[in-house]
Amino acid sequence: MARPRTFDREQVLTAATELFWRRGFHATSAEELCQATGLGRSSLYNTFGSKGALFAECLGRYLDTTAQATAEVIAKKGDTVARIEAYLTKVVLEEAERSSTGAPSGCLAVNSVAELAGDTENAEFLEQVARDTDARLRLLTDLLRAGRAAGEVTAEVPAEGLAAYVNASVAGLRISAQGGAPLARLADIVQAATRALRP
Amino acid sequence: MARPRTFDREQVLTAATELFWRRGFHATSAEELCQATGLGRSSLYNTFGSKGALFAECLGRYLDTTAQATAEVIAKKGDTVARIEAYLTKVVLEEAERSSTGAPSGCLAVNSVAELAGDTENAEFLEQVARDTDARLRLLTDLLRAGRAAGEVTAEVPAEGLAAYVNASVAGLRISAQGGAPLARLADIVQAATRALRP
DNA sequence: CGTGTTTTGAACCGATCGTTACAGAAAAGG
DNA sequence: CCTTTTCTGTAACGATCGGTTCAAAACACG
Repeated sequence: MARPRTFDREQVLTAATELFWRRGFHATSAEELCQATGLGRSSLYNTFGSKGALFAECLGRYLDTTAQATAEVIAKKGDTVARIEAYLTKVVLEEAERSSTGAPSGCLAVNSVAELAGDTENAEFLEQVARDTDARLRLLTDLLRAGRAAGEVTAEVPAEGLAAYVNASVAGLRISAQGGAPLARLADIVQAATRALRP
Repeated sequence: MARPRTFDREQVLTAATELFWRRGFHATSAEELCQATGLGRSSLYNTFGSKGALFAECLGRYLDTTAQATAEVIAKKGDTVARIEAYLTKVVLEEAERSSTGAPSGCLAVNSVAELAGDTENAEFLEQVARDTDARLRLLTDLLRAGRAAGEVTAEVPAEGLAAYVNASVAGLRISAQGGAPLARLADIVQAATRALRP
C-alpha cells in the first residue's frame, strides 16, 4: 500500500559498479551516479544511504560474482597447472572482451586497493577486499598443495607462496591491461606465469 | 632584484609526491598539499601552476628516479635470471622498508594507472607512465634476449613477453604489498616469478 | 473513491573543491 | 633611500561536493 519504485535495484547496482570501476571511488560523484543509474538524488540516498554504502554494496557484489567465477574455473577437472592456466587465461579473455565493448579495463578490487590503501577514512573497503583475497588465497593454496602432492606442481616454493604468486599474477595482468598492453603480451604473461608452477 | 623564495623546490616536490602516492591524485586536495609542503596557496600555484601540473612534475620525478634505480640493478654483472631476481628483491626490500617507516606502500605509477585509466580528462598522466613503461620494457627485453642467447633464459616465451611478465610481476608485488601481504609471501612471489624465466 | 504509505523530483544545505586577486613584505640595483 | 621585482599570506571566487528537506505524485488497500 505504497508507491512502488520505478527502477530495478540490480540494474542500478550494475550501472553504479561500472562507474566506480571506471572512475574510482573518489572521482565518482553523486551527480554522475544519478546520471548513470537514471535515479534522482532522493531515490539513490533513500535506497542506499550514502555514496560509501553504495560503493560497499557494489564492491561486495563484484567480489562475490568474481569469486564464484573463479571457483568454477578452479574446480574443473584436469591437471593443476592447466587449471591455473585456465584461470589466468580467463582473465585475459575478460580484458579482451571488456576492451572491445568499451567496458572499463582492470579489476575493481585491484583499483580499490591501489586507490584506498592509504585512506584511513575508508578502511572498511580495504577490509572487504582483504576478506575476499584471503578466501581466494585459501582456495588456491588448497589446489596447489594437492597439485604438489600429485607431483604436478613444483615443491621449490611453499603452496601458500605459490597461491600468493598466482594472485599477484592476476593483479599484474590487470594492471598491465589497464596500462595498454596488447592482447598478445597478456597471453605471453600467462605462459610465463604458468611456467613458474611446474616441477 | 626580487624577493627570494623561502622554500626548497625539491623538498616541496618530495613532500607532494609522498602525499599523492599515499592518497592518489583525486583524493589529494590543494589544502592538504599546502599543509604537507608548508607552502601557502599562492606560492604553490605561483610555482607549479596547478594541481595537475604539480602532479605531473611529481610523477615525472618519481618515474625518472625509479627508472634510474632499475637500470642500475639491471646493469650489474652476473647471470640474467639473478639480475631479474635482484630487481624483484629490491622491490620487496623497498616495500619492507617503506612499511616500517610509515611511508606509503605500493608504487605511484601503478596507483596512477589504476586510478586514472578511465579518466579521459587526465590522459596526460597515463601517457607519462606509458612512456616510462615502454622504456622499461625495452630495457628488460634487451636483457632477456641476451640471456636467452646465452642459454640462461627460457626460449619458450618470446623476450618481449618475458619482459612484460617481469613488469607485471613488479606490479603484482606492489599491489600485494598494498593489500597487506606479509614479507615472507612477497619473497615467495619473487622465488616463484624467477622460476618462470629459467630454461 | 478516499486514505495511508512510500517514492520521486527539485530546490537547497553547509562544506569543500581548485583557483585567483590583491595588498603587503622582502630582498637587489640604482 | 627608493624603486623594482618577486614572493607570501589572507581572503575570497564560482563551482561542485555529499547529503537533506519537503511537497507533490503514485500506487495498494479499504
